[in-house]
Amino acid sequence: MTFKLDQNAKMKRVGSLATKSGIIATPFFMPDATRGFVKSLDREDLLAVGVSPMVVNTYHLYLQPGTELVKKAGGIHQFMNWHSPLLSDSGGYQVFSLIHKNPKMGKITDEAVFFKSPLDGSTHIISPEKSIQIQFDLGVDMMVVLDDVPPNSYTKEKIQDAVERTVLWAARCKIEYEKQLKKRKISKENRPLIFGVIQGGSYADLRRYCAEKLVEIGFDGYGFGARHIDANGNFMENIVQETAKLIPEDALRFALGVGTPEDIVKFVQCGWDMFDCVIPTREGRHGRLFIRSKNKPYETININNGKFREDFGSIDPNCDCQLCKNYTRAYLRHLFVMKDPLAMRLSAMHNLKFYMDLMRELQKNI
RNA sequence: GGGUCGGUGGCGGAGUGGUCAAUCGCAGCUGACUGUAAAUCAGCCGAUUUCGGUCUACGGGGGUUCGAAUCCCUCCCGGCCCA
Repeated sequence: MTFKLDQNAKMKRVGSLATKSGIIATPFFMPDATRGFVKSLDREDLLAVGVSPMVVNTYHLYLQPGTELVKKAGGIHQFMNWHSPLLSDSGGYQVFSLIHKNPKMGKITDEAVFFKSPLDGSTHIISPEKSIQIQFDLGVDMMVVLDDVPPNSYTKEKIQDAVERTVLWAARCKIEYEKQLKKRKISKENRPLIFGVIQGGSYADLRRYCAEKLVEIGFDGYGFGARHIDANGNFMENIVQETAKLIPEDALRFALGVGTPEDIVKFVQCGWDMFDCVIPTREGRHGRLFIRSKNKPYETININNGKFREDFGSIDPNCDCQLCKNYTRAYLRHLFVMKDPLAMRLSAMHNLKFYMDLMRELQKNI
């Protein structure tokens, strides 16, 4: 098995994951390089803050620049010049985002997802099989099955439908996965890892049913799908914890789209291993900075606030990133006010560094 | 000196008798952001307020009118044209 837990670790989920592009210590966080890049950041920037594995998106890369082009480039690693592990998300979340929010953008049937490209209105079909094929074409180290992601606000019946469809699609993805391994003559050592995704919203019985069905099919890892926060904004600790217990010990537990630093800590405490989220980069680009704090685990500041206009202090005195080493709060605010891309770049780097440091702490201490 | 056009909230700029505390843009202030349709989006932005209102307002002053940012007179200021 590619995932090894460190038996001596205080926290039993500390371990290491071997992929064809290298070994990753768990638990770990992956920035979202959805379209093949982390917005506003260069690879040197990512390396400087200690980023290693990242997430790209099947749906986005399929639309732009297109699977064929990535193949011609020699695969997604080559295209991006990023040789650490890459995980591709299946496009399931885009189904949620595009169609559940705006039914005019397409429809979801048991057969496949039919959708209109937001770019030019052209119609496209992504089936479970096609999603897997694209992910093989990209040449990623880890792939995710196509799943149906309903909002937690849906009725139990609708969420159950989504669970059934997710299970059905997962089975088809697994078959296609095996088929592609043979067709492409990929060795056991070089095979990409494949993840199922557990849906079921806030219903423990649906999560259990979904997890059991997926484990039956058999995957390298299992994702926690949809929001982990209930209608009232509360962290669904019970569901998160119980769902983790349904996943075999030696399989990876991937909390998709999680989250804030405190959410990640909670997930790790509940036994989850891997995370990806747009928060550090997006909020950085929007001027929200994560700051190490003495009294609290951390705090955030909005550097755009007027109170920082004449604040010549360091952004985060306990950080040694490029931003904090070189510039003051007043200067960063000025960069934001002037709308210079440097503001976004430095802030996204800082926040990513915060996340990478957090994961290192989690790997050591718990 | 004569003629002419114009003076609206921090700025730009609508509005030309009531539905105007005044469209809109910028600037300013505050939020939000969780498998990225997000360099995005939302709210506030005259003063007070028990958030229903109340008050002071469209260069100054005076008028007409039930009612004026809008019409008239006058003064002040600015642009342009003619002397």
